[in-house]
Amino acid sequence: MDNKEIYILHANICKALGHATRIEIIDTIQDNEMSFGQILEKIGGPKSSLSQHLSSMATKGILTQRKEGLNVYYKLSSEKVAIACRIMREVLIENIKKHQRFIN
Amino acid sequence: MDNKEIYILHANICKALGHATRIEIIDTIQDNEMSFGQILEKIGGPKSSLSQHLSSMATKGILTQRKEGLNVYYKLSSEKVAIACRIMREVLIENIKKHQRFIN
DNA sequence: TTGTTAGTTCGCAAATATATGAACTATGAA
DNA sequence: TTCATAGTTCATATATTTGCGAACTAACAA
Repeated sequence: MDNKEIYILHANICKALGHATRIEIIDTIQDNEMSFGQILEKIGGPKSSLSQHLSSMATKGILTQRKEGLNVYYKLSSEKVAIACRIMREVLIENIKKHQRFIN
Repeated sequence: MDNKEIYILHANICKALGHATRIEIIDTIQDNEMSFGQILEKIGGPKSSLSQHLSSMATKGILTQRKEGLNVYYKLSSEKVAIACRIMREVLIENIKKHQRFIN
């Protein structure tokens, strides 16, 4: 496995943080485990979209999925995900304070 | 500024980590300041692509840019960027160890 | 069975992001 | 001025992601 391949894998996992809905999911789940329905209730929007975001995050190893009866429960695969996410939020806050252009 | 807007801004800044070349840039620059040319030499590829990646990262507040003579120097706007990036790499490594599907 | 609930998958249009050569700009040197 | 170097911007083709309704599946209940 050469460097470029690692960068691709690394970027792929980071992409999981690159969408508002997925950030909101990470923020919502944090250290709980929540069912699809609970997450949907908190976040809103069409269920098909949410399901796709959740399953792409699970495929990338950001979330783990567990089915129990009719419900599917999701949680973060590692607290590190929440930590990295929080740190990036701090970068955002710093930028806003510095009045840097933070949009786009 | 409501929550959804924050999630959008947060996701926008996280998107900066979502591309192999941009991860490589963060990895390369770390705590140095480097000129465009030095970065290009390390990373390769067409200079127009690199320039676009660098300037999108600067626009998002991930990098800062400084021009001196003919050269443009880039550095991380905050060490937090490198930290978050490293943590996400650890998540990747954990997943690889767990034999999780980490591709895609 | 038949129905119901919870969630996933499909299909595909619309939106974004990426790649890259060519043209351009800014700075400094001869 | 004229030239060279360092980097950016433009144009545009291609690829990837997203959004979302409709159809589908799995589990359980009556």
